[in-house]
Amino acid sequence: MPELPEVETTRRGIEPHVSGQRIERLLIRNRRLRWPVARDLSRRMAGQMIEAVERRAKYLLLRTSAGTLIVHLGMSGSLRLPRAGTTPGPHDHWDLQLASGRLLRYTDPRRFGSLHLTRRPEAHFLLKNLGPEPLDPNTDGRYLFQAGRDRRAPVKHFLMDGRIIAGLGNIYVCEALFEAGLHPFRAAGRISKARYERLAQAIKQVLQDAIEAGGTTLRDFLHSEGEPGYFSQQLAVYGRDGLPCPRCGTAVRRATRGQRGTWYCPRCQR
DNA sequence: CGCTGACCCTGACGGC
DNA sequence: TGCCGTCAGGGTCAGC
Repeated sequence: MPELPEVETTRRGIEPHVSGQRIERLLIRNRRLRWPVARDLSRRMAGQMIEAVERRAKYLLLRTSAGTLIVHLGMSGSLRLPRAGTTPGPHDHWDLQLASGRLLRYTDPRRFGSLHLTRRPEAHFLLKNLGPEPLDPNTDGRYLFQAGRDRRAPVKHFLMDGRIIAGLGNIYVCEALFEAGLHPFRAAGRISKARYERLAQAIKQVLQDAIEAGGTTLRDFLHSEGEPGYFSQQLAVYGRDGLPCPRCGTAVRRATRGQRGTWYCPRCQR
């Protein structure tokens, strides 16, 4: 169930076992992901060296000598390092078999995820329109304030627009807005620079805390059963309608906009 | 250009 | 126990 912290947790979990390793074989069992996996991918990846495992927004980038593999986990995807020989389940759509004997296995029941190979990731259609990384020091209150100028869209939708800021999903946007005391439906263009400073800080804090919480379960990646530590994250408002706001005790409210839930404290968030 | 809703798919859960 | 409707963390795209 991946948002940016879960993807980063995954990256850190697999990186030591994958980076610097040679690909023996890419075994694709089901090509029908969000976009069909290219037919010649297995042939092109055989024997390639994985040089680095990076992340851009919610995408994992496996840099290889034949190009960059772009992996997206969609809504229900995960990457694990099961023991060699572990029987694949019905949603285990591809395996990267490494020369070391390790196995990197991709699981995605809903198949909203994807797998692409590209020579120029920065020009790839999935990546080329992405805004700055939220944890980049340059992604600060000043930047958000400038980007929000004259926008009448609610700040929540503004933050979920990957062209403005990359990789923020529903959970962490709700949480960051709570931390910043900002009402999710306030127009993006009607927020002061000072409040954007607070928001930018809140975004970084919420993401960093979640990444750290995920870090405590990194070892689980080796044995495939454990989920990344997303659930151990303490959520203040997300999914908590009717429960007391941790700051003032007022009942957390849930609103629905565009088929998606938005949770906030009607008293603390203005 | 900006916004809305439909859509890709499966699984979990609550109500009856 | 089982069936059915609803909802889910993402992201693109058509249409207005």
